Amino acid sequence: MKKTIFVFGILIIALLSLFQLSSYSIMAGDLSSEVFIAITAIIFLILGFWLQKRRKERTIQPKPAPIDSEKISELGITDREHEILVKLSEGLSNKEIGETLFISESTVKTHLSNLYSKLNVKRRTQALQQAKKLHIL
Amino acid sequence: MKKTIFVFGILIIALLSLFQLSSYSIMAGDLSSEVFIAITAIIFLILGFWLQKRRKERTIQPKPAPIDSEKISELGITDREHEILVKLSEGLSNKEIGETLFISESTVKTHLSNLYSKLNVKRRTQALQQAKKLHIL
DNA sequence: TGCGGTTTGGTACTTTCGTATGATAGGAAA
DNA sequence: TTTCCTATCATACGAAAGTACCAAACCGCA
Repeated sequence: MKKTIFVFGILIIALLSLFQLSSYSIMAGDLSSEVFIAITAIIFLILGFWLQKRRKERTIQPKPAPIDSEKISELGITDREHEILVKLSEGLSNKEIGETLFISESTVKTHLSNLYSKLNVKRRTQALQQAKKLHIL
Repeated sequence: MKKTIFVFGILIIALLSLFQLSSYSIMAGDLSSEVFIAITAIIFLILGFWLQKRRKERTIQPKPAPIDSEKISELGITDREHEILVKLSEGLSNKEIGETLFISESTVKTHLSNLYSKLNVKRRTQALQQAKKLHIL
């Protein structure tokens, strides 16, 4: 809301400035009114372009659905657990996850078991589905 | 490309019309130049707004990424296999898939094995990742 | 310094998954 | 009609995954 007021303020000021400038210049005979109209056209064309771009960017934001850090901590999921969840989504086996993170397969299993109970699921595929649903992945 | 030319043509014509109008009116003393500048500003602000909106809508189109039926047949994946793939993405076990589709677990395994070789993967989690990558899901 | 959470690891056991192989049946195409 | 594809199911075996329970080391905080 504040931004809207600010933008409109700028617009009004810009318009008034142009009026002043045009009055002076035309009276002084420096420039023709056509030039001012052209300048005004260009400036406001760009301004409209820019404003719409801003607006679009803001409304489009919630599309990619980024990871929801709040949800993660809300569910009590630790960093390590989430790290393993990411590897899970890459289709790695427990053994492979262990190898890439330099820990034993046992540890991976432990983390996964804890993760499953926190996500309230029973299988890794369910965990993936749930994680995507909760925007944790 | 044709549209660009068309739009610029319209713009130039609009500007020239404004010039003509302004010349007549100012000479006739009907309207002040300020009014014309204001009108120009509004028109081109809206125009810029509209143009950017059009542009955004076009560039944003390829976002949703739906299922690629071509890819499916290209890989030789049958309807039944894809059906099972969908159930897989819902986190169901082989047994559960069999129950929802009214077939035995053995059959599910057979379909999945075939699916894995077609997707060139070894595990169900990899199949999910690959399927999403290929826009099959 | 002790408590609680995190990370790590192990053993033992059950369940699920994946592969191999073979078999039957229906439908479409040659 | 024979062949090919799809879908169905079974058995058997090995490989992953998952569960339960336990334990040690570390770290921050009260």
